[in-house]
Amino acid sequence: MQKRQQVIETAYRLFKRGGFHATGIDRIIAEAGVAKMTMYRHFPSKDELIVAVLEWREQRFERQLDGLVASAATLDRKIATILDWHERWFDGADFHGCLFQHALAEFESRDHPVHRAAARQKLGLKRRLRGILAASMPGDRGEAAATALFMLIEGATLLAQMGQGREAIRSARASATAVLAAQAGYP
Amino acid sequence: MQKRQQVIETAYRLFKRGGFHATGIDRIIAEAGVAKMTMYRHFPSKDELIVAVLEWREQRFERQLDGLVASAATLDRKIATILDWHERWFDGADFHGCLFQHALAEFESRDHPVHRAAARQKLGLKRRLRGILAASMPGDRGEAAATALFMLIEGATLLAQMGQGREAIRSARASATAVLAAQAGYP
DNA sequence: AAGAGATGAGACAGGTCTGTCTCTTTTTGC
DNA sequence: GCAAAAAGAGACAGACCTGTCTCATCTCTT
Repeated sequence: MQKRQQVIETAYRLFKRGGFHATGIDRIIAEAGVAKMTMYRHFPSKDELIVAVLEWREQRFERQLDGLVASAATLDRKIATILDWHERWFDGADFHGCLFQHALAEFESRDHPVHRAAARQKLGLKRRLRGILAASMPGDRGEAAATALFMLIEGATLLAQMGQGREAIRSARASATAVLAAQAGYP
Repeated sequence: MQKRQQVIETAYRLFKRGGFHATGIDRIIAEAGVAKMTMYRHFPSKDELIVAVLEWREQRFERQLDGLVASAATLDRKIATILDWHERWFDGADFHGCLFQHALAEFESRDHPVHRAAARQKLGLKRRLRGILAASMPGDRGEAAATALFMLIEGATLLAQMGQGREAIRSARASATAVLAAQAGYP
């Protein structure tokens, strides 16, 4: 059970830096310090290893996100905290963009297991944002606002990958405020 | 000069559906109906072919975008027209997400020629959005608003790739309006 | 018509990829 | 302590990859 996790974490690190197709099994097992057969006993194929990596990161992400959301009192604070988290992520030493975005890019076919695993994380984030807004914004307005927040976050992640993370987060903060104010409607 | 374009357009179609690494040279030349040496005479390496494909699409995109912007009178109409264009794109028969996003994902290293070509298109779009806003929003406000529009568009493209293009565009329209109103500032 | 350049067709090299197999060694559970 | 399970090590197969080379054929310009 320990070797399995070693493989997952090493694969994660290499996939993040080099992409999925460009990172070979031999490289993964070499850096994980594990025999090839050990890897193949845990993961029947490379695709299933990729899915396992994504699922591991998804769980980690959702745990962190839920913690952030629970620790903030108001809606505005929850949003601000989520954006803080992303800002720290962008500023991290080896930030290379979002692995789930990359998985969606490399595995185009919508019924491919890897594509599905990545889409599940993205739609999970969107659903969580929707949940945060549920109390103050029921119905279509909440849905539209959650979608907007999601798009801002994903777009910011893309900009961060091109070295404009600071500016992206700054704009996302202001835009989130504007969108929430507009959708909350002070009519 | 005709063969060269055949190769570029075939490669574009295959890269879009299958990704860059997963699409082999042999497949491209077979479907383009071109000999391998012909391809290699035009493009010294696969990477340079990819860059050529991206540059071709970039030019096409910018021509279309500039046309849209020029044809719309007001700022609001320009933005709406750009979102219309994206909506039609998302609804297209073989929409598979944004090739430039995919290139950024597959070629992670920031000094890789392919990465640079893709980043150039993305930052070009952002710069154009900035230009559209320049008249009515000078300074930091215009910059922040352009960044917000960019993030909404990129996020919408990602959502569209997961089958939620309609909802994404609907939210992007409302959010763009809200952001512009807020940044225009009614101080 | 004739020569120059572009193209076709495919073999080939050298490397890398995923996944399998065998056999030995180590670790673990009882 | 012993049996069972897990892991190590590496050879191997078969496919695919990019890129090169050769030589025949076509196309176009003059």
